[in-house]
This record gives sequence, C-alpha cells and structure tokens, in this order.
Amino acid sequence: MDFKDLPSQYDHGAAQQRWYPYWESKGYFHADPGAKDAAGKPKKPYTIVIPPPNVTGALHIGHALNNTLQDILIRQKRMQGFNTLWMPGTDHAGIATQAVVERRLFEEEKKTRHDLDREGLVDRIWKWKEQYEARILGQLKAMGCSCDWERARFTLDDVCAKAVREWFFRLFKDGKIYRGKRLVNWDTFLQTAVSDDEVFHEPTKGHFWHFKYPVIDPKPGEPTHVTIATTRPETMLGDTAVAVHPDPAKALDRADAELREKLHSAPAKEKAAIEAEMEALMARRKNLLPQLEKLRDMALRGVMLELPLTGRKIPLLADEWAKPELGSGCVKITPAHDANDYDVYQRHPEIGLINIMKVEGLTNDAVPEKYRGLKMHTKAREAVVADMEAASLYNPETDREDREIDLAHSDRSKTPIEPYLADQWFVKMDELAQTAMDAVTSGQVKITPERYAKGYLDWLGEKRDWPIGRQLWWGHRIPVWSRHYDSEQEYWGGGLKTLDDSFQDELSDRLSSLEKCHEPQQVCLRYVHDDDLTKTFREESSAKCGFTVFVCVLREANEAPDVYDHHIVELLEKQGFVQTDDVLDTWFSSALWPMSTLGWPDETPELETFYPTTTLITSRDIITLWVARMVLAGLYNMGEVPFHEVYITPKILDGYGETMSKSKGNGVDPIDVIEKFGADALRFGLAYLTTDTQDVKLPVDFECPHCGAQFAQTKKNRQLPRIECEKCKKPFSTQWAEKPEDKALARGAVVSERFELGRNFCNKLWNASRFSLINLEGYEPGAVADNDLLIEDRWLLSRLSTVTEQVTDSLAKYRYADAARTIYDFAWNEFCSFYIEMTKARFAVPEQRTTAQRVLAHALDTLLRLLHPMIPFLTEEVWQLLAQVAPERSLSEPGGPPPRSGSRTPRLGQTAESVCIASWPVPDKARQDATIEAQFANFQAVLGAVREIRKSQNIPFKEELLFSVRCDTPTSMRLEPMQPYFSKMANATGTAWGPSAAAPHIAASATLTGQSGSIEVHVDVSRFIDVAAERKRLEKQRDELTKFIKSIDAKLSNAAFVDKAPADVVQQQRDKRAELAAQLASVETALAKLK
RNA sequence: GGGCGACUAGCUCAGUUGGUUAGAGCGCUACGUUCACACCGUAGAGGUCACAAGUUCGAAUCUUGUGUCGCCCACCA
Repeated sequence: MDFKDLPSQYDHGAAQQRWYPYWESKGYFHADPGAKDAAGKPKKPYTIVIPPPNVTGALHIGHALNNTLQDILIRQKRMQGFNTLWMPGTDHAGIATQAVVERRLFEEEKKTRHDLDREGLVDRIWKWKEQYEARILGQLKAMGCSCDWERARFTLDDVCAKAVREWFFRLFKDGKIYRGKRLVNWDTFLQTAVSDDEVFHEPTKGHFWHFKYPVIDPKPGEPTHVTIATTRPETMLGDTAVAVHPDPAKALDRADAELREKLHSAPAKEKAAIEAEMEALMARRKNLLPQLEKLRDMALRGVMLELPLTGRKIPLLADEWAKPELGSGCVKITPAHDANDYDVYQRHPEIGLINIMKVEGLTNDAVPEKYRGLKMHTKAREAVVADMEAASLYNPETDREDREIDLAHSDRSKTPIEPYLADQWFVKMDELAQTAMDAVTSGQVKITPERYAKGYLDWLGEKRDWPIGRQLWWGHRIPVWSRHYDSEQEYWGGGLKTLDDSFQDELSDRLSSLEKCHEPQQVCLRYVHDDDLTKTFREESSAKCGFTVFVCVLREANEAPDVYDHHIVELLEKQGFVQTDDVLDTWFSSALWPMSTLGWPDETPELETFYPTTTLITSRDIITLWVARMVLAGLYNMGEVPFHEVYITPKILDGYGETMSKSKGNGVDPIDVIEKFGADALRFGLAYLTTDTQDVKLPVDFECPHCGAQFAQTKKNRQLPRIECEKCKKPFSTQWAEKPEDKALARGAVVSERFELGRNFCNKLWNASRFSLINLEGYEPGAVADNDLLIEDRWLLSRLSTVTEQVTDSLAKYRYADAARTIYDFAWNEFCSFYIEMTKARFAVPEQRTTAQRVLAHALDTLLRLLHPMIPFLTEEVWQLLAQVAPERSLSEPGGPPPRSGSRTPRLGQTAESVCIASWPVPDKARQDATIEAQFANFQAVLGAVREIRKSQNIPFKEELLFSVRCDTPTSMRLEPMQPYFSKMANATGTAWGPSAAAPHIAASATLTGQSGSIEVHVDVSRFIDVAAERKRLEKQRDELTKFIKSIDAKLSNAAFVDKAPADVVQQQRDKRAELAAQLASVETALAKLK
C-alpha cells in the first residue's frame, strides 16, 4: 500500500476491530500446559488469575485499571517467552447479585422472591448473570485484555462447584466447620444475615430515651427505680436483665486514670475538653457513686426489677459491661438483639434470652399481644414509647435527647440492620489464619506496596471465626443434611447404648452398610449433643437430651451409576434428613479461585503446570476478604500458596477525592473512554498514573453528544437524569434516565480529559510511524557497519538500550508509571523530536539513506515491542504495516557474527507475524555509550541556544540565521558535520567552527558548557538586531548567573561544607563555579559591546 | 478510638538510598501551518515543596510536633 494514504490521525476504532479478532483467531491468548520452547524444553509458566468481576453490573474505571495492569504484565511475559496464562472469569457475588435482582423484581413487578420460589428466583438471576457476564467480557475485550477465553470460569459453574464441595467436605471432616447461634447483622428486606463487611454506617437523626424500671420490694432508703438509656426503646420488650457495675468506685478510678494519661499526652487544644470530662467524672463520683454502690449491693442480694409493659420480672445484675461513667450507670440487657448484651448473657446464662423479632423485622409472639406484628424500629418503637409515657416511667419533656446515631445499614438492600440471633455456620480460623500469616511473614507471599502487609496480618491476627452461611438462594448450597433425634434410642432403635468416640465411624459404617451406600469417603457424619448445640438456648431446650446428626455429602450421586445406581441424598431424605437452606458466602468460592479454575480437585495438567500462580493484582479493599482467604485455602488444600506476589493497585477517585460509585453517579464506564480516546489511550493513561502513592484523582467530565463540548461533572449535576449542555444548551440523558422522555435523549458520555495524554501520545506515535513507513521506501535489510553509524545513530541506539533496560526493570517492580513515563519521554522527546527530525536530512543524501533506514526500522521495531503491552492495538497496526515494507529489520547480518562484541541484537529474519508474540527487547549493553550521549548533548545545547536567540529577537523561522561556534577542535569536529541538522531544525547555518572562529560584528551570543571547555555560540543578528531585546535577554542571564554563583560561593566559603562533604561533591561545586564564571564573563562582554 | 496514606506550578501528578538553580502533562502567554503529526512545533511565564521545630556541611527527601484531607478497622446502653 502507499503509506502516504494513511490518515494523519490514528483511527483507534478501526485498529481495535481489526486486531482483537485476529489475535483470538490465532490463539495467541491460549495457554497450553505442555507448551515447549524452541529448544524443546517446557516453557516456564507465568500465571495470573483475574479477580473475577461481580456479575452485579458492568465494569467501571477501577476494573479497567486493574485489568490493564494485569494485561500489561501478561503481554510482556508472553513476549518474554513464558507459558503465559491469564485466567478469566466472573463471580456470582451471592448477596450483591441477588439483592440487585430482587430489588428490580420488586420495582418492576412488585414481587418478592417468595412470589417466585427458590427455583424461579435463581432462574431470574441466571438470566441477569448471562446478560451482565456478556457485557463484562465485552468490556474486557474492548480494553484489549488477552485472557485465555477458552478457559473462562464462573464461580457458580460445575467445575467451581466441585471445588467448593471438596473444600467444604475436607473442612467438615477436619472438624473445622461448626454451626452455632450467633448474633448476626440481619437484613430484614433480604431476610438474610450479612457480614460485617456488607454493613455500612450512616449518621441518622435519632433519640436517646431514658426509661425507669421499678424495683420490686426495695428496702427503705433504696432507690425505687433504676434508670436506663437506650436508642432502641422497642428492644426493652426483650430485656432479660439490667446491669450495674460490680465495683463502680474502681471503674471510676480507672476511667479517671485513663483520662489523666490522655491529658498528659494530649495536644494542647484538646486539654480543655479532657479536663472538662474529668470534672464531670468527679461530679459523677460525688452524686452518682453512692447510688450505684447501693444498686450494686441490691444486685448482689438478688433484687428483681419489673420490666414495664410486659409484667416480667428481670434481675438486677452486677456486670462490668455497665459503665458507671456513662449515662445513668445502668444498662438494659437485651441478649437476643445486641452483641454486647449477648456477651453479658454468656457470662450470666441464667438470665436467659428472648428473641422478639421475626425474620421480616416484625415483633413476634414473645412480646405482649398488643405489640405483636409491629415493625421493630417504627411502630413497635412508637407503641413502647407511648405506653412508657402513659405509665409515667418516661417523660418526653425531660427524658428524650436528640442524638446523631450511626445507624447500621445493609449495603445490599440499603435498609437498617437489626441484630438478630440466628443459626450460623462458621469455619474455625485459628490454625487456618496462622498459616496465612506465616506465608506473608516468611516472604512466600510478597505484597507490593509493602505497607499493605500490615492490614493483612492485623486482620488475620484476630483469628475470628468466619461466618460462611448466607440465608440466600443464589449461591453454593451448603452440602449438609441434618436431622435431630430426641434420644439415642430413637436413632438406633435401641441398638446402641452409648455415644462414644467411635460414634462417627460406627454411624458412617452403619449408614453405608445399611443403605448399601459405598464410598463412605464421600460422606462425613458428625453429631452434636443438644447440650453443645443449644447451650445458648437453655430455656427452650433444657428439656431435650437428644442430638443432631449432620451429614456432609461430597457428591450427591455415585460416580459409577451402573454399580450403585442411587443417590445418597435420596437415602438421607428417606431417613428424614433435611438439607440446610443456607448457601455459602461468596468468598468461600472465591477463595478457591486460583485452584478451582485450574481444575482442582482433579489433578489436571493445568493445575500441575500453572499452580501456584505467579502474581495477583487486586484492589486494596479485598486484601483481607479475598487475598487472605485464598492464601489459607491454597495452603490448606494444596499445601502451597496460591501466588507468590500480590500487587495492590491504586484507587481511582473522582475530582473531589471521593470514591467512585454507581450510587453517587460519579463512575466512569471504560467503554465511554474507549470510544472517545481509544483503548490504547485508556490503557496508557491508566498505566501512567499507577504510582506508589496509590490514590489518584480523576476529574470527571460530561461530554455533550450534540456539540461535543466537555464540562465538569459536579456534585450537583452527577445525580440528574438529564443535563443541559453548558455550551449548546441542548439536553442529554445520563445513567439516571428512567422516564421515557429522558431516555429518548441522546446519552452523554462520562469521560476524563486526563486520557488526552494517552490519545495524543498514540497519535504522535502513529505519525512517527507513518513518517517512518513512508521513508522506508526502498528499504533493504542488511547489516550496518559501525563505521557507517553517525553520532545520532549511536546516540539513539545507546538510549534505546538504556530505555529498554529501564522499562523492563520498572515493570518487574510494578512501577508502571515509571515505565510509561520513561517510554513516553524517549519516544516523544528523543525518537521523534531528534532522531526522526535528523533522518529527514539524511534521506536526502543517497549515501546516508540506507543506514538511516536500517537504524530507523530497527528503532521503530524495538519501540513497538516495548510499547506493545501498554498500547497493544496501535503497535499491532504499525507492526503489520512495517512488515510490508521492512519484513526483516535488525542491525546484524543473518547468521553472521554479531556486529559488536557482546551485542545481543536479534538477528535478521526473526520478525514475528504479530507483535503479540514478538520477543521482548533485550537491552544491548554494548550499545550504551555515555560519551556519545554527552557529545549529542552538545549538539542539542547549541541547537537550543540558536533557537532561543531567534525567539528572543523575534526572528521568524523562515529567516535564515548565520552563526559561528567557538570551541575546542574535538568539539568542532563533531559539531560541524551536524550542519544539515542546524539547517533543518533551526534554519541556521554555521559559518565558522573551532578555536579561532570569529564572532560576527553584531551578534547575539550564548556560552555553553561542553565536555572539554566552553562552547560559544554567536548568532549574526545584524539584519535583525533589537538592541533592547538583546540587552534584556543578556541582563536576565547575567542576573541568573550571578545569583547562582553567589549560592555556590556561599557553600564553598563554608568551612564545614568543604571539610565534611564528600570530596567529589565539593569538587563538583568548584567545577560548576568555574563554568558559571566563564559564562558570566562572556555575558558581561556581550553586554558591554551593546553599549 | 486504632491504623495507613496524602499535602510539590492554576489543575492532575512525578521526584527510588539526603547532594547541580525542583520536573512532566494539561491550562496560560508569544510566535509558527517548514510536505509524519495543530491530538503539532518553538520559546516563555508560573513553585518560601502545608506549617513549625530538630538532625545534618547540606532537607521536598530523615525525626518530632501542628494543620487540612482521604482511606481502612473497631466502637458508639
């Protein structure tokens, strides 16, 4: 093709459409476990598993960042010859996805999940999943991600399900899984427990109510009432005690001591507040202490209180949870609805506990009839408060304070959380957590940036048991069937007398033999005495003395159905066993991701080759939830960590420094950016801002679909369904558009001008490539003799080698921004601004043309390979065009000896069919040459001086300038041959070079520092002289130089500096001073001449 | 309350073990369409590196304190 016809703007859309399908069709992304290198040896594996995006919704810019960084490494490693696997997939995200679908179901059809039943709802969610998974995969492909799509997994598919079963079974068998009653965060809308991580706190206006509870039969002089305070009055219906501190005096002492301690180390401005607090404490000691001690004594005596509205008697209890320094010093205890109270209850089980709430958040039958069936925090609350007032135990005038309450909300349904006592499945974390901690402290798993290791270790160090059950329908159902037996006899029909240690084995044997169910290793039984299971439920269960049998089933059907043609489950169900309704926490399946995707528990070649994976790239907010759990799951199941390195990506914030989120409306869809700027620009822009600092603000703009104007997204406009363009005033729709009239409007994209950097860079590269292609016409491959290389060639090759080294090194350290900046600066400021500019002159000289072409082709080739991981599409586009004109490009002879000793420049004939699989550049150390670089710097400096003088004298470019250069002979011998470049790049002609070069009569001059003495540049300005302007320029220079010299003199005259600083630093200063002095002298001379 | 991080040019950010007069992109000013590129080129203006004290011959860089902001964790009768 004629390269002159290439457009002068890079068409990113066309390149994307052209090359992604090509790569896929060639199978470049597919990893074969048995892949061999050219020498027939197995290739070294390099594996990344994608953090599986939730199928909740589309990907946002944070995902784009995360996946770009992964793809950069993957593409680089692929080029480096590794057997590279990027394992893709998606996460079913149990609660999040179900919540989204349920909410939509309710909004659109006014139905709840109970109107559909389990199967119906799950069916709906699968449909949702299909839709969003397709969208997500499309987004990843649009970004250019080179995942091995043939292996894509979903955390709820059969392969993952098998792994989940296996792990659960192993844990169960190992005694690491148990069920118990716990207070959970209850989402009354979704009717499930949610984990602490799925709860957010929101400041809400609320009240602090003070209630009086009557004391039963107080002795004379004793209080007749105790006062308690609460923010949740309705829970009083479930009170089973009121607590007072067992030693209030001591507790006050301690509080006082703590305050003193704090006062001591507190900053001045806080001292006053602390002192006030201490005073309040003193007052309290005086006014309240005697009373509290009396109450304490009463508690010890066993005094009972009357719980108003219920008629129940509840004990006054001595427990340390009651803080004498707070409130009235007494606290109501509602064990079934408050975590701290539950702890109190566990210390004093005799007080019992009363659950007063149904799963849907309404009061249940445990409360007096008049309060039943009321919504806890609204109707029930009103009723309780009203009746307390009626009973004169509460006075709204004096006993109610306004207060901001940090109210817990479910992140999924956005409704308030009710603490609720429920059966819950747990994994014991003590040992598991320890293994995951050891993996990081021993360095088996390295976290980058290092500071994130602290959070990981702190979190695991708490070794809190992991609640794994969710009362949902979307997820892996817990594979446990259970049945309760009231007595041993009931189960054994009187055949077995005792439950001893061998119970489990016998039970297992019995079940298998009785029911002809072999493969007992697929079934695990455990029994739990009522006593253990319901220790916390004494009131309800004290009469019982039976036990519950839990059966964990590894596989539901026998694997050889022709022999054992029946289901274990059927057998169990025949026996009256029922499967647990709960599904597993999503993280339970995500924890297995590096294994399950490779086929575990089967011993697949993939698992053999690619496990452990190499690097994990993820965001910091799931270091604990996901990373830690993958480590412990990997160690538990495989005996090996799942990955050796973890890189934590930066977090992208909006222009206000706020987290981006769908609900705020400040999110960015990567597709918008790709459409406007191109995938390459998106990727390069993201890599460019991935620094160690980790937080990055991305101001967000709307783009008007009508006129293309961009204007800032603000806190005000980001929530609107329609926006009026600031420029053309036409309205457009946003992600919030719901009404038909809004939706009908053209949608405005949300982008950020920060991707202009990447787009401009791509365009620059495109045009540099275009120039190269055009000028490579007639290219002939072949070796270049060192003698034919000009200074600029050697300079470029030296720089290219250094840059290759730096980029490789930066990527190895996850210093993406360094890599991006290095190559940006090189490509733009060195390759384009100098090398290409200089070759222009050489193409006009026939005897220089061939060498220039060969070096140019080689340099472009190397640059494309270095850039490919960051900007895959553009580099492929150019790579393919380059192959048309220069199919073989290198500086060495095919099969011949390397052109320089030690040189590792690839030989001719090795050009790959795609840059995807081209070899990653290796720095050619023999080309690195500091002398050449310094010489080249002289040229750049002289050029700069001429340009500066031209500008300061306002001489238009089209006016040719004459100049002379006075310098030593070696320098002049190097500079003089550069004459064509001065002409081309500055429209200036050197008239004299060397030690005796005379300055023109009327000249503007500059003195530069060369390697061997100074270089004086004198530009003939006789035709243009603007004396005033020149004086101004020189005076400015004189002032700067004087200032500089003064600052150096100050250092050198400081004896301490001369004595203590390293000799080379001192010498450097002396040399510098000498240079500056010479420059100053010549400026003074020039100034004197102008007078 | 505990932990982590940030504060550098109008904006967004680099600045790796302390050592030239602190850099880039965008924006701004002036000039320029010379045939790779106006998504461009050339030149320029613009910074008491949040503040204070300390260590050091020397501090954007190390220490301590202060201020502002952000994130994570815990807790809030």
